[in-house]
Amino acid sequence: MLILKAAKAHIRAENERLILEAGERIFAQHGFRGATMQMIADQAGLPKANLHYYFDSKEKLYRRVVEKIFEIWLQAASSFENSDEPKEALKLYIYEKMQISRRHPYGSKVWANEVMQGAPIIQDFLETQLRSWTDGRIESIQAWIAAGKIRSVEPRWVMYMIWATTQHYADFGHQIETLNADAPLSEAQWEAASETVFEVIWNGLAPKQSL
Amino acid sequence: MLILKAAKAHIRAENERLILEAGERIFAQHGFRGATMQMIADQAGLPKANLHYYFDSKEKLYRRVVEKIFEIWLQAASSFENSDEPKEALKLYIYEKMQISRRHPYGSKVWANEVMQGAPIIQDFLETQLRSWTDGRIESIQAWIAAGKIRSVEPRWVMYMIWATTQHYADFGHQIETLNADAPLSEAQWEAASETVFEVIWNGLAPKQSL
DNA sequence: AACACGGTTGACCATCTAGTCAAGATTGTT
DNA sequence: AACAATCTTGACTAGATGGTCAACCGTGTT
Repeated sequence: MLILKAAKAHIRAENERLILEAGERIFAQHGFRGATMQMIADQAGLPKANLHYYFDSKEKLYRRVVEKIFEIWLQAASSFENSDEPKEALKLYIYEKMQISRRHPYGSKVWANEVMQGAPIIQDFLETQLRSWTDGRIESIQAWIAAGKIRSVEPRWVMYMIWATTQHYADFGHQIETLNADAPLSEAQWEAASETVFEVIWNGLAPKQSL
Repeated sequence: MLILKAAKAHIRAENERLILEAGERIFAQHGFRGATMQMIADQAGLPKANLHYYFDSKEKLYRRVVEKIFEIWLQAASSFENSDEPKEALKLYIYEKMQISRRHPYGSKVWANEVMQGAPIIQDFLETQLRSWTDGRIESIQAWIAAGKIRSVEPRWVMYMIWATTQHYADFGHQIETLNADAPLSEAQWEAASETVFEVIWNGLAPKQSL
């Protein structure tokens, strides 16, 4: 009966969630090759053979992890569109991305790893979704420039600055903690860092007279 | 005879250079675990057993690669000290770091990889050399603030912005190329990107009246 | 020419790991 | 209770990989 499949769907959903979560963490800490199915199984609290029951192969599990991360990445995009005023839009987007770095540090690292290695698994995503999303954002920035709301700059370099500065707090979190006397950033420090990133970029982009 | 050792020293020097260079490239493209000694041997054009003749183990080779990269990283530091004027000092440092991203993309990726995984191999470097170097730079920035030459900002967040934005061009080079119609950045684009990074950060930091 | 010493290398081994499988346990339905 | 579909899991296999080793090569010195 197909009813059975539906009846047990929650078991599948729960276990897939456990495995994806464990995979995100382990892939982030060890890279694709460095991570072993056994490590992920232990992290998830399941026997290794169970992982292969839910995901055909290590590579397919990895791909699912990366896809999930990419979705979160794109969701932050909406912040960009929630306002016509660049100051407000940039502030929302930067704070949103800082929040992602704080809440999903493992995901950000997996993404960074994948891209650094030439995106062997998700190159198609870069060429389709990321490219079209980026083109949209570039148009927004160009519109701001045309309207004299920000200085005349190449939008691409600005996008990269925002990605770089915000994701740095996830990807290089260990270095930042080491330089913070081995302590995680406090609530106040996260707030201050977000504020500084936004302030510097905004002041860097704002037209001279508007200061 | 010890004379022999000296006579053949150039062979050792040359082969170690070949292996370190190959290692940098392969470790960057595949991560520590993903890289195999066979890949590095092929890249260097030497038999695998030869690698073990010059470097005891994969881990020791890796450590040497990372140490070499850290030195280049620190060398860029001197740019920071070549001027008392923040505008000049920052410009030199940012351009220097962009140059490193362009000329040593593999090195930057190995470093990023190592830090993302919690610096298992070079944690001692972070806690000694990087920490003391950073403290020095923070003092410089604080002096500029005290002299009213830049706005009042937490120096750490500024350092991280510079590291993040410049290293992004190496670590995420593949993504940048994909978004550049799959073409490497041209000479002019590198110049424009460096200029934009500097301009935005400088305008972001400059005191209001100095604009 | 004989040598000594560093350098070179193919073959080998112990270990690790992704993936398989078949037997058994659970669970919802009738 | 009997069933069928799904889920669970220990034991196993094939292949990859870091590292070893013993025989061999090249070159400068005597």
